[in-house]
Amino acid sequence: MNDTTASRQEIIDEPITDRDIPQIANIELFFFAYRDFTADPDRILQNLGYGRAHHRALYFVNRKPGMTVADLLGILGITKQSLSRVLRQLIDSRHIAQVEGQSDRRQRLLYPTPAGRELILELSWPQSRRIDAALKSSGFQNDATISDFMRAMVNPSDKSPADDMIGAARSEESGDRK
Amino acid sequence: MNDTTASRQEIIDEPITDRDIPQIANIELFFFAYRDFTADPDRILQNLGYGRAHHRALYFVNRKPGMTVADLLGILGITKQSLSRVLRQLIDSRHIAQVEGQSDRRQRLLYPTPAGRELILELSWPQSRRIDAALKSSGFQNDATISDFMRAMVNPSDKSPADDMIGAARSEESGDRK
DNA sequence: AATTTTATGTCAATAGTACTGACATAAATT
DNA sequence: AATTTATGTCAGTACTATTGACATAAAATT
Repeated sequence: MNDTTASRQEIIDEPITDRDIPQIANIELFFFAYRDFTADPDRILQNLGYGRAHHRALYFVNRKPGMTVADLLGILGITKQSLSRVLRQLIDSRHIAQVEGQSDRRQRLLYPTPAGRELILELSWPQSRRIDAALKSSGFQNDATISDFMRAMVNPSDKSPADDMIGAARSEESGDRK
Repeated sequence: MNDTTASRQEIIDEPITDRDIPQIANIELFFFAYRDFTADPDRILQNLGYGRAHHRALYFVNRKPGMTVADLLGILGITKQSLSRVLRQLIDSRHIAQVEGQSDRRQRLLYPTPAGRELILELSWPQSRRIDAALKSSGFQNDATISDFMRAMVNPSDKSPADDMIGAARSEESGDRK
């Protein structure tokens, strides 16, 4: 089982460089930036026994109060059964409330409670500050340029997510995923 | 169990805006950008039965050929037992090879094989192209500004990851995490 | 009015992956 | 000779996501 010493010819000891992958430095930076970007809220969430799924669910409900369960499923891209647990916990902890749809009483419209609003602000503040600080320290005059870049990074199929994230992230249809 | 109709006073129907969180649009864009950024390699990986852990392990080994298992553990931030499975699979599939350390024969230095190099290039190309295209379409003259911004997004504690990612991501020490 | 579809939710079984803790081996260090 | 280090493995556990089947109520269709 000791196949430790591979014959010298089979290995490569040259690192990848930007001659192989022109944007290698930015790929790496993007990875680390996102890791640290999510680390702040992750810490807060952990103390509540929540994970990123909770963060996302709470976030979107705060961004589009009154969205349906189907809308949320479409955005999160998880199964109904998975969302069920997450949503149940957020409802039990009074971060999210369900309201029967007026026109369609089958619907359970999702709204943040004051506690849910407070929590999402608490989670978002560190992220906002981080971006703000990074913009300033990297000498951006305004943040339009970064937004343009970020927007250009998103697939055309779900473009303008910030403008209308619901319609955007909703490229897949609702119902159980296969 | 039907607690669907919360009393109206407990809910909030105003969306969060940039008055609550100044960088809300960029937070969202960052989220979608990263999601799509990782979706390309994820698709390729899935066909091989691999996940992101494999991608990362393979990436770092390609970036610093000859790194030790302990180095890799430090960067990935997972336990030895978890890495074990991932590394075993990558070794069995001949994407990574282990070579006995010369000065310290306890070490199993990790190197990419030609197949491993080929795979990481295949995974990285779409990401590089995406960044490149985004830079151009958002009208950046050079990519230095984006790099500066990204670098500023990273925690000071593990700064300059692209310059020396090993030393950078290695802030935690090796051994089983607690 | 009867039937079908839709929106939501739940139960049961399974799979993947991470974790902890204990332990083993070989080689380096003291 | 004793201790520490680098690596690896086994067993058990936990969490989370998945699939599939099914249930209810309400809307839409015929």
